[in-house]
Amino acid sequence: MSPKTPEQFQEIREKSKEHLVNVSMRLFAEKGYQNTSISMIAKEAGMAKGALYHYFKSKEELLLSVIQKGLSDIEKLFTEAAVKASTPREQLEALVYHTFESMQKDREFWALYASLLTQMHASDTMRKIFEPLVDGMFSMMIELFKSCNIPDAEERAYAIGAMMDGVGLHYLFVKKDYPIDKIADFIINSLLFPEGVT
Amino acid sequence: MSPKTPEQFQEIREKSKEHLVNVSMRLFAEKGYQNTSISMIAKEAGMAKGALYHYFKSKEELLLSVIQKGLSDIEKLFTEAAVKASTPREQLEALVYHTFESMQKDREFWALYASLLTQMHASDTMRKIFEPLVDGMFSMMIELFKSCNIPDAEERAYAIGAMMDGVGLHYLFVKKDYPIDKIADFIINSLLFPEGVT
Amino acid sequence: MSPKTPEQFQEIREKSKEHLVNVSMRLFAEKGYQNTSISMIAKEAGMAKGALYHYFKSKEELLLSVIQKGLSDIEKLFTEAAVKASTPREQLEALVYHTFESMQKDREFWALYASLLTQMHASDTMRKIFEPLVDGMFSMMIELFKSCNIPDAEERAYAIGAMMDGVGLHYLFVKKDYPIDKIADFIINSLLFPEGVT
Amino acid sequence: MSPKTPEQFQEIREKSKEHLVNVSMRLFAEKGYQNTSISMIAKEAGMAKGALYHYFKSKEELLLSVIQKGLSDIEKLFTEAAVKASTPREQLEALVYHTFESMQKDREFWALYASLLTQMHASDTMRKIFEPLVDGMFSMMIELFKSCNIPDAEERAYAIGAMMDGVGLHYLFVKKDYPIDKIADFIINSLLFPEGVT
DNA sequence: TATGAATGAGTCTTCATTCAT
DNA sequence: AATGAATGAAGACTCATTCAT
Repeated sequence: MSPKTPEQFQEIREKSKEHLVNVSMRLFAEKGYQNTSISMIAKEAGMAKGALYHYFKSKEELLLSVIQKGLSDIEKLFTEAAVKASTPREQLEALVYHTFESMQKDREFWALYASLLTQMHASDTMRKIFEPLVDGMFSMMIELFKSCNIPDAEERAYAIGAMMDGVGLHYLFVKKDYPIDKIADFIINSLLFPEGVT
Repeated sequence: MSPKTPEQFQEIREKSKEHLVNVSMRLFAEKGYQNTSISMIAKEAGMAKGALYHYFKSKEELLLSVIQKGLSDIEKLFTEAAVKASTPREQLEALVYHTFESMQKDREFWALYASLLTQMHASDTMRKIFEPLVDGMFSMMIELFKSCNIPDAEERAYAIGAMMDGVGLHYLFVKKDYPIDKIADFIINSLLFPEGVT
Repeated sequence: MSPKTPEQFQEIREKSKEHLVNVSMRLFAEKGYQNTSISMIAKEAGMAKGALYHYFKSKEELLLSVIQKGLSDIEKLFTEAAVKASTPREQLEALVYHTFESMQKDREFWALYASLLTQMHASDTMRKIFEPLVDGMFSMMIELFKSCNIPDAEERAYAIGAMMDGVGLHYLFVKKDYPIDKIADFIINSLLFPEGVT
Repeated sequence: MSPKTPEQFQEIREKSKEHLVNVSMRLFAEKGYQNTSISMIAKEAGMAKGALYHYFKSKEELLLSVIQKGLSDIEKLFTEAAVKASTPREQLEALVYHTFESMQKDREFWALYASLLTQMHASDTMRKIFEPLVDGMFSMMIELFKSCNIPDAEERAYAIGAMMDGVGLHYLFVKKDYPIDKIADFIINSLLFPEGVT
């Protein structure tokens, strides 16, 4: 009877957007961005195609929202982790540990991240998002290794960073029963720092 | 004018197929499989769309040929490398070394390999091709590490394998000026074997 | 708080309708009828899309109101002008003069009028509106020319009428710096009446 | 049995393009550019939507072809006419005469021309096509009037030019039984030149 | 075998209109 | 009366594949 208040509309919008982002994240990760059509998203989300465009101006903008949501989830994880760590060494260990943890928890986002990464050619938008992300990660690791007085800090950062993404690749895309926990432990205990360092 | 023998026909056919595979490999790698249309391939190869279907009965079959060609090239590289190496340690070093070498030489194939890998979900065909490939690589490395009496042979194989693919990911897709040679050296010299092992 | 009387409601309603008509006239003229969406009108008018449908039951009905408003404005202009003129000759001169004046003052309406005119085919509704308008104008001019004892009154009326609309076409759509005043003067002084007539 | 020669393909292309241009000209003129969908054109032309895109990259390119065809038809008419006229006066008369003739013969093109003109806002492409056309016509008429030693050559050219387009507007869009021949004669005999000029 | 014209389902996107609140 | 979320048909355009020649 009574008209909806702006707050109610706001809430509906929020919920619908979130729902769409979730559904899209799943579909994009499952089938790839290109292979997921707007029709599929709409059907899966239980709404008409047109409605989707009330919330996102285009398929690409929807993708950006999906990525942002994923990134902020990941970031949250790392900041929480960083708080607990005190020494640089602990911070590095936490970084690696939580990355592997996140790969299992946020499987979908990582799958999407990897699939977009390998398709960057097409779109500058993607590069603009991912390049600083990876650069930031590298810089952080380099600094931490330097703080630990590890020689070849830069090379080690790149190598360890590569290893993490490589594990993700194998875990997410190649072997369904990839022993990720075992490998994660091995990396942290045996490869992260040169032997003899404490 | 001169009537062609069946052998000549066969040879022409092979040449056309090879040409198409080469052109497609380049285009798939440059633009991605999805963003490469049959028209583009035909035009780039200098033949009509219809002719293409005399050689490959679908776009996907063409892709499979592209992958097979890439795989056999890579395999050739590794077998050649393996021949020269005598000890398991040398074989492992050669394996890693030649992988990185190949990433630079066969950039296109690796880019395609990665981009397809991250989209495997869609098609079982892809998984059937890539899973044995990666498994084979892992098995080989595990055996070699075992031959070297390295503890945690399995974990190490997985970790080093991941590192190689991770480096490829960063080199091919993230940083245009990735210092791949430096990182390759570092991995071979400092991470491939536990310190103190000879 | 204070309950509104039916009259007040009516007044508010009228105001809203008028506001919508004004906004729509501007948008239709600027962008064309087809390129103006209901959403744009609603946003520009500062109300919700739904509200618009309380006042006009379709986009076409809104267009009709826009046209009617324009026509009645134009008509007002002409009747005001006619009042002041005494002789038929003065009336004709006033008619032409005020038409050109109106093209500059009511630019938007004339642009819309012309753009709709050229698309009449589509909709009988448009023809029903414009045909009597133009016929009325022709009849009036014919009568006036006859009162002036001008030979070929009919042909002259058609020709002068055409000239006015043609000037409008060029002024509104073709040349940004069309010298409309100069041409208007020339028409009134040199072409409206055969030379030698007073 | 035998494959088609390039010439045959060329011929098919030419015929299909011409057919599409003709069908489109008719539909665009009848219903307006915006109200004519690609589907309608395809259906009317008896081919699938996709085929249309073999010949024209986009709907707009098709429109451009339609316009070009129309323009070249018109131009042909005028150059033929110009050949026969010797004095400037005869040239002006021929110009006006053939314009009205063309409006009846190439009705569709003129309807399209007018309807596009009034919708130019949207597209610079259109302005780029029409502005020089109209400017050229004005310049030519001005020169011709000057050659006849007519005072106010410029104003007269603009006024006569406007009259022609205005007659077209009324003939094509307003009155089904517009007496275009009578008006054309009247304009040529009574308005084109000031009385007393020979 | 070769050609490129043709098909038609599918893509993203827009928008007038309806409706629950 | 007012809101804006939702609908769904329609729009322009793409492309793997087929086919007559």
